[in-house]
Parts: sequence; C-alpha cells; structure tokens
Amino acid sequence: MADKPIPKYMRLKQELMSWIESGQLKPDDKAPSENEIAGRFDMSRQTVRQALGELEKEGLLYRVQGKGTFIARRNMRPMQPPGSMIGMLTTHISDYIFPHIIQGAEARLREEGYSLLLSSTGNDKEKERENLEQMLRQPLGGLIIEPTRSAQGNPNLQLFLSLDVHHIPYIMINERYPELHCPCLKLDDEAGGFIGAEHLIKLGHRRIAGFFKTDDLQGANRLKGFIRALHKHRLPLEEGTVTNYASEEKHNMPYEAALAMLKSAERPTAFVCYNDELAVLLLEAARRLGLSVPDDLSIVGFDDSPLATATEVKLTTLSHPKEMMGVRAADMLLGMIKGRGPQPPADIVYKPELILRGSTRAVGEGQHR
Amino acid sequence: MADKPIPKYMRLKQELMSWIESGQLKPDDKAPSENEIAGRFDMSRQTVRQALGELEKEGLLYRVQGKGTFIARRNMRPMQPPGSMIGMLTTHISDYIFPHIIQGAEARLREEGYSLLLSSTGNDKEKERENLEQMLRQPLGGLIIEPTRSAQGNPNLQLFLSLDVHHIPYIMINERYPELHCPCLKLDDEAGGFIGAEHLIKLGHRRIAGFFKTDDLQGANRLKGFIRALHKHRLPLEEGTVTNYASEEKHNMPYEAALAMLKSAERPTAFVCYNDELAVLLLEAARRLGLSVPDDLSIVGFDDSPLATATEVKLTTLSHPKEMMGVRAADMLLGMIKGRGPQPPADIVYKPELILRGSTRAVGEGQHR
DNA sequence: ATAAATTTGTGCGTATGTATC
DNA sequence: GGATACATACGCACAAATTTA
Repeated sequence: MADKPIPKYMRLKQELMSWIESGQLKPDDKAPSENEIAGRFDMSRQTVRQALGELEKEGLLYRVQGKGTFIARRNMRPMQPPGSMIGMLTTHISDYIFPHIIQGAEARLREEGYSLLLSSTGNDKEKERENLEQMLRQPLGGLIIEPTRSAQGNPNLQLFLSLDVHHIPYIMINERYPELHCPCLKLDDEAGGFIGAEHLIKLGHRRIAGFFKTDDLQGANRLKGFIRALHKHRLPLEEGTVTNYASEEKHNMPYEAALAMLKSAERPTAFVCYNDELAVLLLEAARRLGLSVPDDLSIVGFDDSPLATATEVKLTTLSHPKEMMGVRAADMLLGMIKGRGPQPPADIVYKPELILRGSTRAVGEGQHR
Repeated sequence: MADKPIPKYMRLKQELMSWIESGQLKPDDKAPSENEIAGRFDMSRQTVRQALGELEKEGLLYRVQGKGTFIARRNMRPMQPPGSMIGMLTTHISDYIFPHIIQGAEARLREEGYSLLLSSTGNDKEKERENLEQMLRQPLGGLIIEPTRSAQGNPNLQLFLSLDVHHIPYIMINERYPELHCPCLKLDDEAGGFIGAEHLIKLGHRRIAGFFKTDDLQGANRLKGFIRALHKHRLPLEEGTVTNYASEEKHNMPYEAALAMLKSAERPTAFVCYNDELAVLLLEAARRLGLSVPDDLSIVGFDDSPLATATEVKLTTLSHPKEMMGVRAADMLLGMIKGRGPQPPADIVYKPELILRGSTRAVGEGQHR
C-alpha cells in the first residue's frame, strides 16, 4: 500500500542504464530501435521516447535521425558535487609561515573530502579584488581569507558583502577587516608584543628598540603591546625608539635604521622585531658592526619560523600556531558549511608563548667565548 | 528551400526564454499553464510539454504537480568555464623551495585567468592516489605534478594513464616517473652534484663526504654527479664516503653520521649535501664539535633556499629556478591546453649554477678570526 | 471537511516529416 | 525508391497534487 508505483518510462530508463553500466552496451554501440524496445517491453513508442529523451539529456545516449540511438562515450568522470571546493586567499604563498598555515588547512580539507583552491594577493588590494572575483565564479563551498594590508582600509568591501548575499561562508585568519563581522582565527598580537618587550625589560634592558610593519594590523597590534610593556615598567618612549616600515621597504629600511641606531653612542641593548625574517636581517646588521648577539645585543623575533633555528644564534621568539591554525581554520569553516546553527562560531585567539633561545640575555652578564 | 523549418516547440522555447531574459517573468513567478499556452499559441498541450520539459532540464524552470510551472531562481553566478582550473600536486607545500615553485605557478595561472587547485602528498604514495582520484573528479584543464618518491616505483601508474584517456594534459616538475612520457621541467641534478663536488676538488679537498636522500630521483642523480666528479679526478670512493638517507630519517640520521665522521681521525674536509636544509643541519653538527666552517670544513648546499643566507656562514650552494620553474611550468601546461599541435613540448632542463658564498674555502688556507 | 476545479504527470494512439542506408 | 529509424505534432484518457469554493 505504502508502495509508490514507479512509472513505466522510469523503469525503462533504469533498465537501459543497467545495460550500459554492466557493459552489455558499450560506447558507440547501437541500442535497439524505439519500436523494438516498445514491442519488447510492451509499451508505446511515446513512452520509450520519453525514457530515451531523458537519457539523452543526461548525456548517456546520443540519437541520430535516420540512423538510431547510440551509447555515448563515457567521458563522464563521476563529478565532484559543487561546494566541495574551498577557496583560500592569502597575501603570500611562499613567505615564511604562510606555507605552514596553507599546509595545515589543505591537509584537513582533504581528509574531509574537500579540495583547496589557492590564490595569493601579493599584498596588493587590486589583486585581492581580481582573485575574489575569480573565486566567486567557482562553485565554492566556503572561503578562508587572510586580509591584505588590513590596516589600510577595505576597498573591496562590496565583494566581501556579496559573499553574504550568496550565502558563502567565510572566515579570516591572522587578522580581520574591522568592517566585517565574520569568524576569525588570530594570534593575540598585542599580547605577543607585550611579552617580547617585558621579557627584555625583566632581563634588565632599558634601551629597547622596536621594529614593526605597519600596513597590517598584526604589526600595529604588536607595536601596541610593545608600547604597553614600556609604559607598565615606566620606561620612556623616546624619539626613534620605534621604527615603522611598510612591506615594500622590509629589505632595506629597517636594516639601515638598525645600523644607524647601533652606531650611536646611546645604542639600544635590545631589539623587538615584527617577525623572525626581520630578526635574522637585524642579526646580520649586528654582525656587520662586530656586535655579538646576545652579549652586546638581545633580539626577540616573532612567529617561530624555520629561520629562527637556522641561524647560529637561535632566536628567542614568540610562538605562532601555523599548521594548527590552518587545521582549525578548516575545521571551523567546515563546521559552518555543514552546521545547522545560524550563529557563527566564536573567534579563536591564540596566546603567543615566549620561546627562549639564545638571542636574548640579561644585560651585563659575562661575555662568552 | 535551403531554409530549415524551426520546430514549433523550439520556437516556443525561444519565446519563453526571451520572456525570462527580458524580465517579464521573474524568479519564482508562475508561468501560464500548459493548456493556456497551448491555446494562446495554437498548439497541442503535448508540444507545449516538450518545450517546457527541455527548459526544465536546462534548469530555467521547475514544475510542481498540481501547482504549476515556475521560473527558477537564477542562482547562476556567471560560471567559470570548465577546464579553467589547473591542479597542482606536490610532495610538500611548506618545505623550503616548494612554496616558491607554487607561488610562481599560481601567479602565472591567475594572470591567464586560470585557478589553482592545490594538493600535497606528504611524500606518501597512498595519499598521492587519493589526491589524484579527488582531482579527477574536478573538471580540470590540466595538471602539474611533482612525483612522490620517484625512485621507488609508481603504484599509481593506472591513474596517471587515465589522465591520457581523459585527454587531460599534464606535466611533471623536478622529476618524472620513468614510466610516463609527459613533458617535464627539471634541474640537471646530475650536473649539480658534479659541479658541487668538482668545486671542492678544485679547492684542494680530497676527503669529501656526500649526503644524499635516495627516495627520489633528484637525490640519486645528485649522487651520480658527485661520484662522477670523484672518478674524473681519480679520487677514491671509500667506504662511508657517501651517506644515503630516506626522507623520514632526515632529522637525525645524516646528522649522527656527520658527527661520527667528523670525530674520526681521517675526517673529511668537505661535505656535499643533498640540499640546503641538510647543509644547515650539518653546519650545526660542525659547530657542536667546535669545527669552523669554512676553515675546518667546507660545505656545499643545494637549491639556494632562503635558509642559505639566514645562517652566519652563508652557504655556497647550487641554484634552483624555483619561482621561474613554476612560471614556466604554468606556461608550458597552458600551451598544451590551448595548443593545437599534437606533439608534446620538449623537456626543459635547467643547469644549476654554483653560487659562491662563505661556506667553502681552499684547504690549508689561512685561518681567520 | 468535502467536493470541485485546476494543473502537472503518465501513458497510449495516430499521422507525417526527414535523415540514413 | 524503399525500408528503417528518429523527429515533430496532435489527440485523448486518467492519475496525482494543489488550490479554491
């Protein structure tokens, strides 16, 4: 009684599909004529035509007037359902820690049967727009975005809002555009800057210079924490203590500034650096002036990148979740995609931890070697 | 006479499509009933049904029994044409030079309006299979593949062959599986091993140890070149001169081997390393024993990775095209996709160049510092 | 709540046109 | 030209779902 009768043409469709699948009918084989099928299955030719018509639309058959009906070349690979592709848009692909974040996200997504569509902006907001537009042309299930120059406004806001319109879930990593209220995974950069500076202060350093990139909010927040530590310990924030630089200048400007500082009479005894990449560069500056790290100068890096342990003097630095952040980002996004709840997940904020290595030392401690 | 009469149902289809396109019928609007259309256009209901049926299959309409026919929500964002996505399958995403290759390829592909679908095998042939299968479910325009453990056979050969069956162009980078004859971009690893070793020989070194990874062909070829250099200069290849290791052992095994070697009475005066990552590690081993590089030990790296200049002693190493290889790989693949010619492009083989830095020195030269 | 009207779904019949062999 | 096969077109009857009276 509860049975739903299957229409005749539908049963014929299934029968024919099984013929094809079992190999009884191979590609380019000729199927029986409409009249023959009608006779064999005791149905009208119109009904056969309905079944064949649908199979043709589905690409399993092709029909040639006057010739017959034939099995299509099975070019059909079993297709991925739309929405099983996740886009990831970062500033860089190859720079220090980004590959690790990407690797983490890719691994997790693949485990869950999703694919990763990768794109980078090269820290250029124009390219961010192009990439977003291109991504929107794909049937994406979601997006993981690292903002480009997050401290310099968001000219592509309209595009991001259209993600909401299309109901494409997205999250941000490292930072978020303040205008958007999407979930975000980030490091507590302010705390990191504070911890790095306070570590040096507790080692007795009093003249501490800071070097921060300021075109993204990570840099601004790390600087904020740095300043808070100085204030807390009532150290003056003198002119020239903090060097701000833009991404384009990272190879020269801070290096030159550090050289100038280290040559001055009242040279700083410690550096807090925006990241390990810069710390390695400033390590080189100290070497060039014949200064020993950590005997003459302490340096704190940031991000615990592979560079931190490649140097002779291993860098004291602040941890960054890297792969783990990528994994969690994937988890969170997949949760939003599958998830029922309309409430977006809460932000995940990682506390950076100080990793003590050889590049920092108390002032005035005995020289070695 | 030469006119082909347009069928009634086709004219109706076009009429209805124009209604939708012009906005006379908006999404979720109800279309006139089959009988009404039939009356209005003076045709039978069956003919109307044929037109509506096709439009439904094409996704422009949906029909609800007992209710009516409705215009589909045009959720269709302008879709990317299939085949505008390029897959890239590498062993690692985050390890030293891979990010640079990926970055180069991604940049070039995006310039041409293609997207990059990224996946990594983690040097695991099982994951290589899974990733390939997943990639095949996407409408890929082509594939860039870095073989996984190319020196250890190819259990996924069938999958690679099915790429040919589906006419999906693909190329390999860094190495190729010998069983497959697809275009390949690679470094002349054999020449690199030779150049590195000969450089040391010309500096007067006689006891030169080599450390090579042997689960991929790059390592095997670099070793081959290393041995050829020794032969050419009639140096003996003594027991223990060459250390082979597998990827899993890279963090400990060569390090321990180097320590043992350096402690022996007849310690080698120079190392040729599979890559910079290993060179940095062995630099550390030398430090631990109080040996100075390059005064007591010369080290040659490979790949000119960022690590090579992060160390205090900048590494003498062999160049690798990195980004450029990614860009050229993208170019070559796009050429194959667009290209008419059935003949596949020729391999591109880069000659590695010796980059002289501070980690190598002639034996017996004056000590410094 | 029931019945009637409407609308799409299924199935069959016929006739004619047109392409292929 | 004739036979065969698919394409177009119209007609009817009834079933199933939905809306309306």
